[in-house]
Amino acid sequence: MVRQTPERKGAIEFFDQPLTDEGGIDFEIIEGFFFAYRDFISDPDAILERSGFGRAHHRVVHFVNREPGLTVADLLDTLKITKQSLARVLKQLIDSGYICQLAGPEDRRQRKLYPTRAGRELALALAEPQHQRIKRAFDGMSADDRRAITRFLTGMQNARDANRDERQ
Amino acid sequence: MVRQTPERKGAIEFFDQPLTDEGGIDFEIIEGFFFAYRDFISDPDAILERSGFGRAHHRVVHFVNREPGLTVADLLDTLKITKQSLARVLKQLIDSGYICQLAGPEDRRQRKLYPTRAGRELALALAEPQHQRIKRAFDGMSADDRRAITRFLTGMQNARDANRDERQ
DNA sequence: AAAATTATGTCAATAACGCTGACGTATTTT
DNA sequence: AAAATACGTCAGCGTTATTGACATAATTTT
Repeated sequence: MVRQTPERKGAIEFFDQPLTDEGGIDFEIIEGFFFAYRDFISDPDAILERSGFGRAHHRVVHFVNREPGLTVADLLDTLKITKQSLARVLKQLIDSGYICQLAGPEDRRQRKLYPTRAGRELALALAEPQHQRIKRAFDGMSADDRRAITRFLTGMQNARDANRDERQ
Repeated sequence: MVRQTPERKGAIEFFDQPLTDEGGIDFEIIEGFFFAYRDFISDPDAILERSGFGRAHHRVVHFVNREPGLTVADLLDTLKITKQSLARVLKQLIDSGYICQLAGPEDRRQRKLYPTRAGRELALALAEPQHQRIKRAFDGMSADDRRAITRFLTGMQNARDANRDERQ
């Protein structure tokens, strides 16, 4: 570990040397991840803005399309937000005709969520620029490289709940 | 492209089939990126909460440590936020003694930003769990795989401004 | 030297998105 | 019949971002 003596100017002690690899920390990856995610999310943001929606709507539309028939509880579990946070966003999507609710056939307390045609089209439109970006990033990469990236993205996540697909 | 006939129930038209790879879109990567980033950011979030700070403070502390002496304008450019958004966060960090400002030696209108000792320590503490997470994700990967990931993260970003390091 | 531009700071209003707590209602389980 | 569950909703709050407008100091241009 390199010891960096801080500068002094009057009474203030400060550091003028860049933090690079203190303790073997890979700041390049940390920053790369930040910038990559920010830019990744900016494309759909621009589309959403035109509909008066935000990121929260994006996530809901996405997961309802990915798993039609999921319940409100499922969605809360996936997004890790509170019921009240979801409520407003979900209501807007239902009122705007992107998502519809149906009472669960077995348990009628449940509200099963499905995309309408508009909802499916929106999900596709939002995914399209992200797909292009991924394609560009993958360009010229081997199958091994691509597998490594999938593995990396999985490895960066918290251990997913084992009983995620155990519900009914 | 597989055509999926939507279901009908009364007057409502909806889709009950999962959106999988419509148009070759890789939803696995899209979701993987979402979950990975969310979990990646959650570790420092927990630390920040104890100091009464948020993600905005994290970003500022990080970049000031990475490039001591950057100006307010540089920071705005890096973070892509507005001056007003930065102002409050920066003020809190200065008032709390994590960052100090010095007038630019050549251009005295500039406020050059430096981390104090506390600021450097905070940046390291915040990076530590992220470092551990990256290490875990990299575990058992070849040097080639790791390079692919760096390349991927770079490829996912918008083209950076060519004259980013041209300013004195 | 005067005027224009630049770097920064600040005030005020607004919005998106998350939170907590509390309560109501329909439905299912015990 | 009572308890638990799934969901909806009301009310209030905090953080982070936004825009617009204006002020100040320092530098550059004319």
